Amino acid sequence: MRLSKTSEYALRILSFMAKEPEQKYSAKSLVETLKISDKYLRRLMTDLSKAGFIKSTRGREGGYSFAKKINNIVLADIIDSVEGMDKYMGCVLGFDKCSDENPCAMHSTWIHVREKFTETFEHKTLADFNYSEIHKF
Amino acid sequence: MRLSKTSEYALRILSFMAKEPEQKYSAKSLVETLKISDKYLRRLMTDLSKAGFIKSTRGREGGYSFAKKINNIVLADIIDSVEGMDKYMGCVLGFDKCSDENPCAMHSTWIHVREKFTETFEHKTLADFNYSEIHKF
DNA sequence: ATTAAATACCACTTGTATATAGTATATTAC
DNA sequence: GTAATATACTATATACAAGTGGTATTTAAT
Repeated sequence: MRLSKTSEYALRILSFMAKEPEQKYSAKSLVETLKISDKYLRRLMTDLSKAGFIKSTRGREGGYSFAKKINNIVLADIIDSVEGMDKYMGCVLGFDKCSDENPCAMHSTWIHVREKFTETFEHKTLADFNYSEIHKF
Repeated sequence: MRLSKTSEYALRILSFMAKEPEQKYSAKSLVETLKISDKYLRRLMTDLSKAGFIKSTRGREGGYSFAKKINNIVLADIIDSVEGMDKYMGCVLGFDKCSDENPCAMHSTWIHVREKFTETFEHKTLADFNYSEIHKF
């Protein structure tokens, strides 16, 4: 029940931006606010841009803003864009060929847990959250 | 939705042993069957012994066997013994101080997913699985 | 007692995700 | 043109999980 730092960061960035979805954010300001290292954040921003969630404006007064409506940005797609959801879809015992047809001992138990996760992440969009709270580090 | 290799291995070992819970298993045989590296498995066996799930018999004809009934061995306790369940209990956005009282934007969504996991792992024991299937690597 | 089979322990190496540094270049406001 | 902001690329450093090596110790068959 843990995402990688990479996915954590991607969600942290976009959920922060979603609080004021029309605004433009410089990489610098995001780095300072979200406590993510500069270069790493910039790399993620490139991934998120390529995936079409945000667009970048170069030059003075440049920055990042959403390229599409936040109610069309699904969490699973965010994770896919930075590292891939399949990373989180494996067998709980680590078996290569574990499936409904060829299950490991814990398969039927595990898929319920995993499905709760995938279902949530495939249905929730950035518009489904409560951004009134202040994030504290 | 992924456990570390360490937890994966611990569950893989004990679920394999649970298929024939009265038997004694040598480290060697477990290594060969379960495709876990020798030294790593032995280290995990030590952890699992210290936690009281299994007992070891040294010397010729030695090996490992369960130290308690498998219906008293809870999955969450297994993970605790090798690395700690708290590793899987963090905030989805990686915030240090995220709680019901001081939640991040995704908190209320995430705890449902996380609770499905913890509930399952805190209630299921090694006796709750179907060991008829053959594990394939 | 000897020997073989096993576990236990300490230190070290490897691998991978994460993080940083540096350089070059493009774009835009002023 | 200058400054501020962005992308792109390459190389390297760090941290931690995973895996290995070597030796000590325990036990039981013989």
